[in-house]
Amino acid sequence: MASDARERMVRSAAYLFRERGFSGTAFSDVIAHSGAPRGSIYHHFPGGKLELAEAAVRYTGDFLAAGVRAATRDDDPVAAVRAFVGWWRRVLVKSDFQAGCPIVAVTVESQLAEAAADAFRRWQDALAAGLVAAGATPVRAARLATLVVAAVEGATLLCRAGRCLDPLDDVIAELEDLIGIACDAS
Amino acid sequence: MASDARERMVRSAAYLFRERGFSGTAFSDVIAHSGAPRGSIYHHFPGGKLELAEAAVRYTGDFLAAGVRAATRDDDPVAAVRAFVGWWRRVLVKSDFQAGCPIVAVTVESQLAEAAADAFRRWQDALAAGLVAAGATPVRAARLATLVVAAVEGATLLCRAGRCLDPLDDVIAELEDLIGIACDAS
DNA sequence: GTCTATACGAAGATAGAC
DNA sequence: GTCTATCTTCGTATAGAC
Repeated sequence: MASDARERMVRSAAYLFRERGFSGTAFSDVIAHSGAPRGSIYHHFPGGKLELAEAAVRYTGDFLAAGVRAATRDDDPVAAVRAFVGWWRRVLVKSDFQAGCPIVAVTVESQLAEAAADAFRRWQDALAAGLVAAGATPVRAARLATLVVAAVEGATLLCRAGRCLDPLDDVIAELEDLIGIACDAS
Repeated sequence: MASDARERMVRSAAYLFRERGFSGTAFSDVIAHSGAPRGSIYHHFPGGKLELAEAAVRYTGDFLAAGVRAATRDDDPVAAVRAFVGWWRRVLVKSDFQAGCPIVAVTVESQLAEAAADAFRRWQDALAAGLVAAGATPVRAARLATLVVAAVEGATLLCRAGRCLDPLDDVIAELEDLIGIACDAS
């Protein structure tokens, strides 16, 4: 199938960006990892590496936003947040703290701010919707969702640098308290 | 002076990493920006680019930790946090949202986890000391300091992607509330 | 659509003179 | 300590056949 090779390349790119970053990941790496045919890169991605990176950012954004929505429970305001954090925790542990967020890598290394902002926004929206359903006001929910995304992305960086999960544990503990208070208050 | 050229190169590297990242910054860029002599790179940095990056990370870590300590006020628990956030805010605005944290760039792109972890830890220690002085318990202060560093680093990324200061504003609002409660509680 | 071969440029690192 | 010149590696992108 034609679009199958493209899909595999996008997923491999997202995977490889996590460990090696954008500049550190060559097309040949993506080919080798995905098993996609060599000659079809510029057929599927006429815009070159940037177009591949943009697709990888979009893929990661969609994937995690869907995960957050699926984990949302009206009676448990922190369930979705735990799912979100759990995903990053697994990325860190599975990679022995070598991997992080592919979107962060792309944001830092290339000029794909728009795609990155879209992905971050989808995560915030999904998290905020869950907080509203659990009782928070819309304004407060949006602010808390921003804090969750920022703190978890930052904590993932700290975990990667320090090669331990403590920062993520510390952050989630504080966030859960804060969210409990915000959802009870209204 | 001999060490003057070295110092200039380190500062320029830290500056350039913020916008272009580690791989995106060539030695020639550092030379051009710092005005340092071409032929002395490998004299000052025998370990090559990685040694330069490590020095840049250390420099940034020291610089900001000192800034946090200088802004610490025993009677105002959020003064140091505001100084910390204010620094990133200026970086974002001055660069028109093109620049971020050089240590994040190095963490994502190279394998200098140790130096990055040191820098993050110094920031956390400086912030935690201020929170303890303002009345928080040591354990809680450490946890909050981790949250502050993670959330601010993450928010800086979100600001850069979205090209606006809203994420940083949202994050600092929540953090100030949380810190006020933690310091009053004891 | 997929292949191979290659052009082209960039950048890190080294050698050796001054 | 600082210079210039160069080596070498690598990776994007293109050209053109199948």
